[in-house]
Amino acid sequence: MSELSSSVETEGKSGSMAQDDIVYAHIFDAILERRLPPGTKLNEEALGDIFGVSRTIIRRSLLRLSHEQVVVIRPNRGAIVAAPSVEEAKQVFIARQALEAAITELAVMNATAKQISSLRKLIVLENAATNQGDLGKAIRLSGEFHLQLAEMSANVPLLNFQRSLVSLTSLIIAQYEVGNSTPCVLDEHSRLLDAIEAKDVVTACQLMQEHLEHIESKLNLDGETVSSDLHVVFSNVLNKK
Amino acid sequence: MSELSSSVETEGKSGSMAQDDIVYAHIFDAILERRLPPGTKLNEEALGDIFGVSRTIIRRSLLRLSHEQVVVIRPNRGAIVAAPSVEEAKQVFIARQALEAAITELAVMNATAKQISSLRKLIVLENAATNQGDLGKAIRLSGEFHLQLAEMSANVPLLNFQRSLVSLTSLIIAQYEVGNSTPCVLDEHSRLLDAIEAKDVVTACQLMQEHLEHIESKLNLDGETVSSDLHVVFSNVLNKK
DNA sequence: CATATCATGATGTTATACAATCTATCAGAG
DNA sequence: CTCTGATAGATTGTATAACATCATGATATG
Repeated sequence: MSELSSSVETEGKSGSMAQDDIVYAHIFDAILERRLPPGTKLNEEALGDIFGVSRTIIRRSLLRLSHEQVVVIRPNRGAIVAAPSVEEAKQVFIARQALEAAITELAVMNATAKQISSLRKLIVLENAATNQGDLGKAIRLSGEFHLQLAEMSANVPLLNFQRSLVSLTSLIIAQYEVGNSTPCVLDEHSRLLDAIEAKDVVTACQLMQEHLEHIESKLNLDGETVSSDLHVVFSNVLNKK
Repeated sequence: MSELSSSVETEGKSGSMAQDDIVYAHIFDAILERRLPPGTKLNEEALGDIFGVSRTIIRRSLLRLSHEQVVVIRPNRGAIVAAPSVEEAKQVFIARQALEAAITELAVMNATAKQISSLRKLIVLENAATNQGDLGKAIRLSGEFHLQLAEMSANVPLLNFQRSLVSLTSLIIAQYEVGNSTPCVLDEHSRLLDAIEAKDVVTACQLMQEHLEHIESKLNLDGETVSSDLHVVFSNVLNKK
């Protein structure tokens, strides 16, 4: 229920995680898991009460999220969860195709056995979440798969960029998914990992490209808004000044 | 003398530029022009006095700069201008190779005549700065060339990422340039632009790749530090905890 | 000369105050 | 009854003060 998501590290790694990062991670995860849908207003004082910190900390977290494009800060009107327009969504997918290609290539070169085994476990969890019907969790875990892939590239700038793009993709899926078609991605992750482990660059890159195309093809990015969600219908308005 | 750099827009575009952005842009430009060399301590109160704003604003600006990796905030020890290590420098160049390839391809597809003409003017300015011996300005203008190229890609995420990488590259050049060899880049920008205008994707991408390799080849990223600058000598220490 | 202690200064965070701006409610005009 | 405009309340943006925490450098001590 109130289980801490894996991104909100359980006192992880080198110990000190500032309040900043805790608040940031909680909001970030909530967005990725779609507990905070696109367009949701993020009230500073309310968040401050929830996390037991002052507006200062909340503002810092929102600022960081806005730098990652996950949140939009509208002057004098507060922060809302980003609601990418169709145009922005397409740009994100273009950027991801380019980025993931580079990441895949580097991952093939640098992946350690430990990292690959960690990813295998992640796929199992992802599988479980999907079969369990927890779509939000599945989306987040899928995002984490791509993030850990980026970590294997051993390239900090690429990892940072991937973080932003992955979270944006989650938002885009939340907005533009058609129906509740969720399966089949699992096998793709698995086969991709096989190719990386086999150091087969060409196959890995090709699988990655198909994987991303597959995700995009399941979205309705062709204009006609079928959703009954007002956030989706007017997402273009929300993002403009 | 106190000429406002072009990034610190002269009341540009849609009017409202918050104090935030002004302070941010001034520091950003100062770093790119190497008036603030790598390792420089950025005292909050001093900056507040200089810009006539409170610590609040300064902190926000520093935070944004740190998100772009241009500034490093060390807990309880304040912010300093980033001093990328050799390893980080190499990662930046790898990331740039991947990113610029994608940008170049998109730029060829989307470039307008207006944008190309704007870039031609920029090259002239860059040329002038170099001939005039203003290396800092030349570096900044060169960075802006690559930023405007990213704008031609018509892809917001790629542009944001490029901004971070370009500024990091400026820092890296400041740290690792060998001698004062500055020429010859100019012609490369010009020829690259020609290829883009001619819609010759293959040539454009190839020129871009060579251009980046050329820049990197002029740096001393192979271990032996020859510089007499302490910031360079101990840059590895500065970046660690 | 090396180590320990302490004073100083800077940062991290909170709380408060207030101006500027947005939002929502409500009254009156048509 | 609906629409328009005004007003009150709420939220954000910024500044400032205060204080705990930590780092740095100076001093004293062995």
